[in-house]
Amino acid sequence: MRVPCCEEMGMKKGPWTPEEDQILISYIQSYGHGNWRALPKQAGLLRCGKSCRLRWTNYLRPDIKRGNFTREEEETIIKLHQIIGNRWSTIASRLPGRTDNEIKNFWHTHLKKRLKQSHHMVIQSLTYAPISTQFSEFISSSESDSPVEKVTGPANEEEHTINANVNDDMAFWHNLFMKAGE
DNA sequence: AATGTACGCAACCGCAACGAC
DNA sequence: CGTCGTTGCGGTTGCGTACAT
Repeated sequence: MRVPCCEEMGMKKGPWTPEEDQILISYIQSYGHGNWRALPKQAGLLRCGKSCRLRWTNYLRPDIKRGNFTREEEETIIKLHQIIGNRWSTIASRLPGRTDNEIKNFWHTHLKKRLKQSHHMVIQSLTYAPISTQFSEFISSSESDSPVEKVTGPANEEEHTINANVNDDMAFWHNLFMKAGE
C-alpha cells in the first residue's frame, strides 16, 4: 500500500523558510535532484519530495524569471490557451523562465477576467456577422499578422484586450465547429 | 484607526502517466 | 502483462497583503 506523501509522519508543511530554501539550493547545486523522494532525507529537510520538487521548480530554480508578464508573454499565453487549453506545462515550455504554476495563477487572476468581458462582445458580434465569415477572418488573422500583434503601446491597451478576447471566443466557436464536424 | 473584503500567489492534493521490475 | 514506485500536471485551497469602508 502506497503512502501519500502528505500522510508521511513528521513532514513539515506550509511556507518554506529561507533556511530550508538554502539547504535545498545548496544540495541540488552539489548533487542534483536524481530522486525527489530520497532528496529531503539526504539533504536533511523535513519535507516530502513532492514539496521539494515544487519549491525548486516553481521558485528556487536559477533560471526563473521574476516580475510582471510582458505583453508578448501575455499574448503567447492567450494564443496557446486558445489552441491547447489548460495545458499549463506546455504553455510554460514556450515561455523561458516562467513556470506552469505562475502561468496558471496569472491566467486565473488576470486573463480569465477578460473572458467574462468578451462573452457579451462575441454575442454582440455574432448578431451582425455570419459565423463562417468570422471564422475565415479569425483563421486568416491567426495565420498572418494578427491584429493583436500590431497593437503596441499603452494607449491601445483596451483595444488590444478586446482583440484578444474576441480571438479567444472565435477559437472557442471554431473548436466547437471542428468537433461537430468530426 | 479598526474592520471587512478582494486579490494574488505559494503551496497542497489527487490523479494520471510513465518506467522499472 | 500486471504491479508498484516515482514524477509531473492541473485544480484547488488558504494565507498574507492591499484596498475600501
